[in-house]
Parts: sequence; C-alpha cells; structure tokens
Amino acid sequence: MTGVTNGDGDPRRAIELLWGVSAPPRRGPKPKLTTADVVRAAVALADAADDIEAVTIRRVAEQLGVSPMSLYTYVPGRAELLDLMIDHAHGELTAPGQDLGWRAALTAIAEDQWALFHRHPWLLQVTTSRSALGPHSFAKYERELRAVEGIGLGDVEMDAVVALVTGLVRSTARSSLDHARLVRTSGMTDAQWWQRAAPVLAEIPAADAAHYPLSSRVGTAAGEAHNAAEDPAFVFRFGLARVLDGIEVLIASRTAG
Amino acid sequence: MTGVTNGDGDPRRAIELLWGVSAPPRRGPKPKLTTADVVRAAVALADAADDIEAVTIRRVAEQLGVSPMSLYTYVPGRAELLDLMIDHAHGELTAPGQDLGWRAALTAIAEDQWALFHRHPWLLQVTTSRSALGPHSFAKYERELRAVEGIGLGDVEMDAVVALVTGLVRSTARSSLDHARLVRTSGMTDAQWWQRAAPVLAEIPAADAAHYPLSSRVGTAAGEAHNAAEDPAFVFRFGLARVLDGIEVLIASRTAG
DNA sequence: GCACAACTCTGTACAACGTACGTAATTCAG
DNA sequence: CTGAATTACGTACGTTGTACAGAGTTGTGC
Repeated sequence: MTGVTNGDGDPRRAIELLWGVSAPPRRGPKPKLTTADVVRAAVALADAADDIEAVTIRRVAEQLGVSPMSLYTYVPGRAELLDLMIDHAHGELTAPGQDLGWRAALTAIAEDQWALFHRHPWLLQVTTSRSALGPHSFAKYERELRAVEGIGLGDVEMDAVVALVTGLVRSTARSSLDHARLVRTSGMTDAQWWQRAAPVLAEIPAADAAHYPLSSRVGTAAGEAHNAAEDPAFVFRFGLARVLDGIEVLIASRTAG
Repeated sequence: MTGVTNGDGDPRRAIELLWGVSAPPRRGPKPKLTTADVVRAAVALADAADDIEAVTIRRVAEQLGVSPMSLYTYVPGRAELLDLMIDHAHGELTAPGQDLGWRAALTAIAEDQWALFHRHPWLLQVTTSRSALGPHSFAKYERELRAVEGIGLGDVEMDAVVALVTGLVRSTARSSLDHARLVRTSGMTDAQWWQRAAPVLAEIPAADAAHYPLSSRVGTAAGEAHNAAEDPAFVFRFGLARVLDGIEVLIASRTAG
C-alpha cells in the first residue's frame, strides 16, 4: 500500500467513468470486460471479505479471469476504482415516501443509509474524494435536500442540516461496523475481551475504579443495558431523535419570527 | 485511502504498554530506547506527514537511528504502536472549567477535541474500538461524563449523550481533514477543481442542473456562503448547536416528568 | 488488399511494506 | 566464570500498486 495516490487528479477521466459516457473504442481488440464488470467484481470482493483491503488489483483481476495489468485498461488505478465502487453502492439507496413531512423523511433517509452501510461496510473504510460525484451520489444529495425543502430553512441551513444527519449516520454506523469487525477478527466478544483485560487492569493501581468513578458506574450500567461495551444502533437512534429535536427547535425559531 | 486498523492482539501486553507498568529488564544490554521514545517518534512522523501511512516501522526506526527490527523490542507490532499513539495524543486534551453548566462544558469538550483532531489529523485515520483503554483515554471518558453528571439524565442516557457529541466532532473533523488533505495532495482548491470539472459535467446530459434542481441551487448557495464546496467547521458548530438543543429538550422532558 | 494507428492484454520488474527467523552481542545472577 | 536473559540486527518472504515494454488484434484510409 504505497500512500501515494498516482493521478494528478484529472477530473475528466474520473467523471467520464462515473457517468459512463466514455466513447467506445473504435479500433483494437474487443474488450473482454467493461468498467462496470470491474466495479461489480470489486464490490463483490469487498462485501465477501467485509474489508476494503480485500480489494487488490491482483485479486479483482483473478476474480475476472484476467491478468492484473489488464484492469488498468478499464480503471486508471485503485483509487479511482474505490470511487466507482462508492457511487455504485449509492445506487442502492431509495427515495423516502412522498409527503412524509420532514421528520419522517429524514428518518427514512437516515435508516436507509444505516442499512446500506451495514450491507456494504467497506463504504466507511474509504475516504471519499472529490471525484466521487457520480450520478447516484448526486441523486442522494438531491433526495436529502428534498426532505428539508420548504420548511422554513435557508439554503445554507438546508445543506448543514443534511450534512448533520448524514454525518450522524456515518459516525454511528462506523462505530457499529468497526466494532463488528473487531469481534470477528479477534474472535472475542466484548465480554470475553473484558474477562481477559479486567485482571490485568486490576493489577494497575492507577487504573483503579476510584480514579474513574463515573466511568466505572456509567460504563457498567451502559454495558449491562446493551449487553455489550457499546451499542452503536442505540446511539444512532437516540442521536437521531436528539438531532431531529434540535432541528425542530431551529425551525420553530425561524417560523416564529 | 483505505483505512488502518489497530490492535486486536493480546490484551495483557497491550494494557501493560499503555499504562507503562512493564518491569524493567534485569539482564541483557541496556536498551537504547524506551517505548515512549518510539511512540513520540511515530507521532512526530504522522504529524509531519499529515498521514498515518507515513508511520512505517522502517521509517520510525530510521528516525531513531536504529534498525527496523529493533523496534519490536519495544512494541509488539505496528497495530499496537498505533494504539499507543492514540492514547499519547489523548493526553493533550484538557479539562473544561469548573461549574460551567452542562452546555458550556460539552461545548468546551467538543472544541477541545476539534482542535486536537486538527493538530493530529492522523487520529481519525485509525479505526479505534476496544483499545481506548489507556490512562488518557480513560480520563477523557471520565471528563466527558462529568460534564453531563447530575442534570437529570440516567446512566445509559449520559453515555449516549457523550457518544453523540464526540461522534459529531469526529464526523465533522473527519470531513474537514479529509478535505484539507485532498486539497493538499491534489494541489487544487475546490474552485480550481470545479473549474475543470464543470465543462466535463456540462457535456453530460444526465448531469444537467434540471435533473438536480435543489442540488444546484443549494450547492451553489452553500458554496458561495463558505467560499468552498463544503465547510466542515460550520457544520460542526451548527450541528453542535442543534445537538445541544436536542439534548436540552430531552432534559426538559425528564425534569418536567 | 494493405499499411498503419489505435487499442487490448500480458509478463517482468521495482520499490515499499510488516514481520518471522536466526544469530551475534551484551549484561547480570549464581 | 558460566549460563540465562535481553537487546540489536541482517536476511528473507510474501504482499502490494503500478511503470514499462512488447505482443497481439482490429478498424480505417488509401
């Protein structure tokens, strides 16, 4: 994994690939594949392994029965392939029902994204870049804005509200998925892990519960309530309710004036 | 580009390193270094490069004037080194002032973390779960809980409120830093990138503004308001205000009952 | 029909990574 | 003084993205 992302960041090629508007070749051998084939194979690999690191040029090529270097015919590099994967996955998002009201619409959007992230956990392992402005990502933003249209917010506020809600989903889904991945790769549940960690911590005077009274009380209570050290699904729905309440306060202040 | 995972190894060794309680060696050559030296060098590298990928065993060793394999004397592996780096950085966090009230205290904590993430952007490149068990991470959680202690919330709610606020900081700071890194590595500002991307998008019928009326209107408005395609600092403070308002609604409902 | 340009596909190669392994050097307990 | 413990290091393996050069394939202009 060399950290250097090749590519001067040429928008033309990236956008053409995302929108599928590259002209078909006029000469040369018939391509064995399409860019979409490569993207689908990469998504399948990431899904199966529950890990974006499983998406290597060599493995995608192998899955497609083609030499590694051939992939560079369809995709400029690995970074751009990840961008394409993201927009591909965003195509699975759906529109909320009509005339739901902003609160129900935002809730539906948030739940939809929450589910998407759990279907494709690798989405949250990729830092999105500018070139991820494909058709499905565009449509996603448009739907999000439609949910808060005409409720008394200014344009800048609409953008911020949408960023706030989607950010909450990303943040809590990331916790959820990182945690699930950790349980899977370590082979230990939270309880099992704590069972091994607790005696070690107990030997350390500085880690005594007396030094961290709230942590030990609240941490224990939360752990027992959720049957785990953390419960991101609870934080997601709890947080969404708080955020929506907060947005309601803002709307009330706007429409009251 | 892709994420970086930290430790899932043996809890005992990991915890001993985090709390610095390993017994000094009784025989053998004097160690040239300490674990803290290694952690400091790694943090310096990550800070300087603004990238966790710069922290390679080989480079840390070079910085310390030591062979790569010697580092394994002080640290079980790269994953555990990342754990240690995180707790080390958490040591820079400060306590909010006394008797501020929950709202000011949570705001101070959020701003403190926002600043920390901007001082050490690599913190958000490492996926953290169970290993937040060092002394400074413990203290961080304790301070967060203290901010919402005694305001009428139950233990489980206190935990959720704290997770909500810190999640907001992480989410918006991540946007901010990913964006800054992108500008740096691509050498293009948002405006410059759009200047090159716009003509390409204009050639694509499906990408016409008529298909995305709200996106084009709101996106333009937000872009002009912030002088950039996105302004995570604004979303952070806007979002924090909404979240605090939402928490206030919850507190009111608790104390009213 | 033919030459050539355009295009696909592949093999080889390189630099970088984490780290397993074996070994030499150093220090202290007995 | 000997042996055990510990540090330090050189070598080596398997992995990664992808640059490069060349071979094979096809449509176009003549």
